[in-house]
Amino acid sequence: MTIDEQLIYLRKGMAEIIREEDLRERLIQAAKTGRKLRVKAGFDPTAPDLHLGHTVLLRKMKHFQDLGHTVIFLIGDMTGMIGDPTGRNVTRPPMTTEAIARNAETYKQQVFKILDPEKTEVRFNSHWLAPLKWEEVIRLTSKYTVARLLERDDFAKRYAANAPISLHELMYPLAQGYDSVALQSDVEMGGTDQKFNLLVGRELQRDYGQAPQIVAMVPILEGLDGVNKMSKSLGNYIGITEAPDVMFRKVMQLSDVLMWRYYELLTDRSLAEIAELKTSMHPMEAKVALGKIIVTDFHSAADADAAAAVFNAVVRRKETPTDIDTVSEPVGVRVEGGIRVDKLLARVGLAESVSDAVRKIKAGAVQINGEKVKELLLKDAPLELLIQVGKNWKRVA
RNA sequence: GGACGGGUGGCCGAGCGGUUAAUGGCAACAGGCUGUAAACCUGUCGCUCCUUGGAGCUACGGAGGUUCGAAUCCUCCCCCGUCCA
Repeated sequence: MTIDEQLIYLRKGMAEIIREEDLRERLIQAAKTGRKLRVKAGFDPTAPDLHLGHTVLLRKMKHFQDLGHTVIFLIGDMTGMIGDPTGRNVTRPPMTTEAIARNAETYKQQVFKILDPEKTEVRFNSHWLAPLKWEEVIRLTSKYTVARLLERDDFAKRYAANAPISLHELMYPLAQGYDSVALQSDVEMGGTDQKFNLLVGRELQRDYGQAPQIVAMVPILEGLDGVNKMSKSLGNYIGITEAPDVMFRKVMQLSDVLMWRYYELLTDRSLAEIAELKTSMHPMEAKVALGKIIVTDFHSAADADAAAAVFNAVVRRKETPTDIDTVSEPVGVRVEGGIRVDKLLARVGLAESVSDAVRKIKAGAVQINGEKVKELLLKDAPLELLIQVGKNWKRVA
């Protein structure tokens, strides 16, 4: 590929590159000298599971690998203890060492579904941050001013709203920037919400006598609600280790508008192809196709077809699912004359509490063996029960 | 160290002695509509017990107190913010 072609390839699906001229320059140098670019991206080990929101970035990192460069998958085990305030208006609680170690391990197992292991370095920032002496930390903090840190959007907002900002949170951008110094990164990638942190890296690298890294930002993927960014804590995510059926169903829940966004950021379809789909395909068909693409990426084509079939049967034709969990009848729910359905639902996990179960029964959400249940007491209940509450099913035998 | 303001249900936010399990919004859950959705409409939204109506318990940062009665008043403590040093 020519340098121009490489740039086009990298620019696709990218929100912003600072500065693109620098990137061109460095790609030229790389081609000339054979030195691979070091492309860094940091991940907080707060979420035990990767979701599609992360894969927007990972897919883009993979593109650098496709061009022969080295990706540094940086696990922020030290910065995870600080807790990145990005996108938060409250202070995050710090994580325990054990939790960080456990989550980091999970990350490593998952990223190679997308990244090429041969061209990836996995690093932990505690490696160079932990040994820093107090004196060195002071020197690092002297490179930046409070006013500049407070320029950061979420700090500024919290400060204006009289919300607390802990001193240690101000250290986060510095720590992340220092990572770039330690790794001598050529490019740092991240979401657009990371812009401030990524730019601090440039400043610090200059201070430490290095060429400032190129900052390459990908768009933030909206979660299933179409409003907030996809995140584990908001529960609006599709995890990459989720079962095919679950993945597929979640894709089908997307709004039509959001579906095209996902096409753009999560598939290899070109913008022209996507525009073509918009006019030529029924939205539902397009969504089915998207669901299959995504399931295939993380499972297999066969799994994707099976998941689509299950969806058609269970959701569209309202047939009974085939893979219903069977549980034994809890003690204490069978009383004289029948079964106490409210208690049964609570014990079996189909309702949060007995009170919740009562509400669901009264709302007409409960069916047992195909019959809608309206009473708390199910008279002459058989030994085997097939229970449906909304979209959840359980078999009691 | 001093002065002042504030801490309410998953979140935001009313209430400032008594029909208050606590207005309202968001989120969530269920039902309806549909192309699966989104949008929209309806209902629910602390826990437990009693066979559809009730009963009890828990709850407004924490602990005490005043009162027939407190989220609402008083005392002490904890936490957050502002200003002054």
